[in-house]
Amino acid sequence: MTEEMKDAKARVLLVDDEPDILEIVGYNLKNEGYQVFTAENGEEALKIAKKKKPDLIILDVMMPVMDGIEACEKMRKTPELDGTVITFLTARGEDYSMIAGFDVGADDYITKPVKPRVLVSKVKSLLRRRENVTPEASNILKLGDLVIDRDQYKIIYKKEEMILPRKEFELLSLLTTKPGKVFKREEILDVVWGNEVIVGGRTIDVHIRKLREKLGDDSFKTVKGVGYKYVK
Amino acid sequence: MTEEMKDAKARVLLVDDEPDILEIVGYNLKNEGYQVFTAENGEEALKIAKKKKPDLIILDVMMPVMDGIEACEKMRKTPELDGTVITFLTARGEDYSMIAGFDVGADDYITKPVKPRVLVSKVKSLLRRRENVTPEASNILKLGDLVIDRDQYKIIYKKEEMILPRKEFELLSLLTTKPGKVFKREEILDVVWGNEVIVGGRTIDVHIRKLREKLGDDSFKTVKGVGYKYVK
DNA sequence: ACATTGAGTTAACCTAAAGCTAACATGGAT
DNA sequence: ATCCATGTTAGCTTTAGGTTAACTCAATGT
Repeated sequence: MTEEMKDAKARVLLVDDEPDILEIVGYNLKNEGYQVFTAENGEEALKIAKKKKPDLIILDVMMPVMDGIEACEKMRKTPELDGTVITFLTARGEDYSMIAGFDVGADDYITKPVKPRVLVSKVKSLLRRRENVTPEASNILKLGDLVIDRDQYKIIYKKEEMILPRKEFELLSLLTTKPGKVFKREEILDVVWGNEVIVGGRTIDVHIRKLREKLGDDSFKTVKGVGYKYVK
Repeated sequence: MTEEMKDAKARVLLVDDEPDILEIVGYNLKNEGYQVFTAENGEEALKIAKKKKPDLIILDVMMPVMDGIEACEKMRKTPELDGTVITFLTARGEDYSMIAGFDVGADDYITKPVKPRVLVSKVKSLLRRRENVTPEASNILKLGDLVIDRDQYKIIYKKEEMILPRKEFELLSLLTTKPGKVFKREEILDVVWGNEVIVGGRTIDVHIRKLREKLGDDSFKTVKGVGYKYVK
């Protein structure tokens, strides 16, 4: 059911530690037809955000466990939340938190106390902005007999549709962004695994091997001492 | 900037047997500044395409006289339409026609019913992609009949592509940064091997020899007691 | 001319990097 | 909890690349 409805209306994640705020703001947003999720602190928010991938996140600044600033910072580093609009909820006069907010990548801020009508129109305008910024670009890449559909996380290879495990897909995805270019191991780790994660030295190889198994040996060339590249 | 200009000039051929579709999609594209041509079947499309050489062709799959698949296949075999982007229009859920589409060389597909905004942004992105293909972001150095591609870690010498082992490549890379300049042995060791590593006195020579073997003796001049230089 | 010195050449040797495989770990679904 | 798919690791093998040593050759200076 939700599946069917999902692109009908935007998804909004509302984060505040005061139940009253969640109640009243949530009510207003639902009234406008938005699909509303709520969280009571930054940590929870982050978890729900990753899961629900909302279009807009309204973040209170002052919260226990993890405050809005920190949460926002983390969200901005989360690839899945790439196009997501984030706005802060801040008490009037808390100028410093507004500045800190923009600093960590927020798109806007809303001052408390919130007037419902102001809130709703702000939300509308923010979501409109998102649409202009993120024109649904085609995420399909065609390379000979390989088609990579980044939206659907699937590929078509020699007329056969198949889905790859996440890491394999991301690795392939990276290599094919610039066919021919040699990606250094370091580069690959950065993009596919992220800066913080440390994995063993043979991990990339194993995934390359799996890709070779599935997509043909000769598409993936090793450049010893440097890295790998996708060709043809 | 140039993007605007090129987009404004882009030519789009729209092919569908339903006049309504031609009407509404055409309207939206014209609104965006595209120059729009239309055809009502594959045969007509092919004729117009050859004549007008559009940058983008939007092809309905199901059409009388000649369907989109067949038309696309023919277009791909037409040299004049070499850089042309082709996208299919297909009813949602017709996955098979999508695969067939890629099979005959389509670049993307758009599902019906089409939302104008989606359509327009997709068109933009497709045309953008086309432009991005042309100006290859290059780390490429050309020196007479030698081309050094630092991205791909490969060289082209006398029209022949070859990959060099890492040290050789880096040595060559260094020498060619300043053709004619004599690099002292010490300098070479610093750059190619790094400050800490200590290697024997004949190591550089050996690599120079290998380069001479592969790229011709006379490109690498020895300056006795000093070092080496690359000359065209 | 001969000695001296730096460079060229070759092949043997060494080593770091990648290939491979199987085992183990993890996390999501049922 | 159990299962399955994905992801990571460890450890071994293989290979390509890199270095060295020993010898030869060429140039230079006395």
